[in-house]
Amino acid sequence: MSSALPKAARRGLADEAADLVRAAIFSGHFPPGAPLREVELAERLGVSRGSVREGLARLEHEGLVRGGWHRGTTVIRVTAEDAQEVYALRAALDRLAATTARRAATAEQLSALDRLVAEMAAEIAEGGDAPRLVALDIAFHDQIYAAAGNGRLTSAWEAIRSQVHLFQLRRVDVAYDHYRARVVDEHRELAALLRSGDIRTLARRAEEHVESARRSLLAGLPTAP
Amino acid sequence: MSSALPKAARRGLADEAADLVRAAIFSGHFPPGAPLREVELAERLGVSRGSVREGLARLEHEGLVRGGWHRGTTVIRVTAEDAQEVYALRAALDRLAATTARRAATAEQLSALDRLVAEMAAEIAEGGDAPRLVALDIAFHDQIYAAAGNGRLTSAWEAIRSQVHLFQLRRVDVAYDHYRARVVDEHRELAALLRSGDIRTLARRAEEHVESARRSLLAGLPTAP
DNA sequence: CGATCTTTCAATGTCAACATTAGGACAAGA
DNA sequence: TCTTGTCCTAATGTTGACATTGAAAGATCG
Repeated sequence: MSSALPKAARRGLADEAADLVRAAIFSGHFPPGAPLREVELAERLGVSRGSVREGLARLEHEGLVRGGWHRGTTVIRVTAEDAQEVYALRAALDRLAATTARRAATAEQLSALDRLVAEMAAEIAEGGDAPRLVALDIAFHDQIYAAAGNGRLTSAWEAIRSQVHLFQLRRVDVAYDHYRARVVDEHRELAALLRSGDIRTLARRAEEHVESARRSLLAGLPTAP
Repeated sequence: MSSALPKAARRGLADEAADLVRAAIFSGHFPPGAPLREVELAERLGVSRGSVREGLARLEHEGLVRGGWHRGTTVIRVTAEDAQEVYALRAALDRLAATTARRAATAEQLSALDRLVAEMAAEIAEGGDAPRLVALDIAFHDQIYAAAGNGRLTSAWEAIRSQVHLFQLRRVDVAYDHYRARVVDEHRELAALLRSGDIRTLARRAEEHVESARRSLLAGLPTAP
């Protein structure tokens, strides 16, 4: 009912290529600053340059890569200024998403949030694989945006989602203990506020949640080139 | 004249095509729901289908058109729900842009805002061409986002900018008197608050400015198909 | 030896042809 | 008449070749 079951959306090669390259960036195969040559990717992925080009354009709109006229495409670098920009925007978007979802969320969607928190706790109990925890973190916020039900808001989130994902991966690299100690509690509180919390408190906590992530990343970033 | 002069960035045919099609949509040549066929546009603009395709992808990321797999591209329709989504997001973005610009704006950028307000007043005195007033309105907010200096925030604004432009054109169609009577005053107040206003007041007024636009459009929308 | 102009080339921008598909026209059956 | 299955066509998805360009290597001059 929320999102109908027939997710049989048939996609083109461009989306496929974008997914593959995005995964390669997250896995570290393409480090920050690495050039993404169209011909090379086309050969490696077994598709034409046109499709690769379209896929790269999509990644560019996600902010994961940057490109200029006749100057190629490269993976973005994670500078302190970039983090400031992304997290400032994310705070505003998360605030709106949370307050909107507070009114619009269905019982099923609220349960999905609880389920994700439980998965985080289970993951930590089993040792705590950092990339998987980050994936669950992102999925949690995806669910909030879905519950808000504002397509444009979701698009705005998707435009910085991959960057946030990349930044969070970097964050667990520089401050895993801090992250591991707070993930479950912070998200559990957000889930509770979304179910039956005061709107103003929810708005404030949603912003503070992002602020916490920003500080955690920035604390370990400027020292590392 | 709208933005800084260093606009010498050499662009490709895709951008050119996107600009042309966007202007055609604003002018009413392509009404809401109209299909945008690649071959037809390629012939009329004198470029290849590839460039048109890339340009249409850009317009899709601006939210001006919608497209599906093998289902072509069509101009969006202006429904009440669409307006709700766009204006809710715009309120959040404008709020962040205003509060950020309050600290970061230079004297030159603040003067540019005053200049735009003066142009609005002059335009009204000379009769008041609706499309030109809307263009100045949009340019005013462009300037605020530029003053904020957050690239990601500006990108998020650009993702709904064309939709807002389209909605505002529709708004002056259904409630021109209401618009004409308030544009100058509302923007003059925003400019003053950006120069020397309280942050909280500024945040509230920035949101209310959008809320005012939303109500004005919605009041005349549901009746028209 | 350093600076500036020229050349070169690898990579991107553009294009037109081929392959695939969604949606409608049409006809057979209940 | 309504449903269902088939076919057809117009439009999009995909591809490899050709044109253009930015930047670095090389040459020339002061």
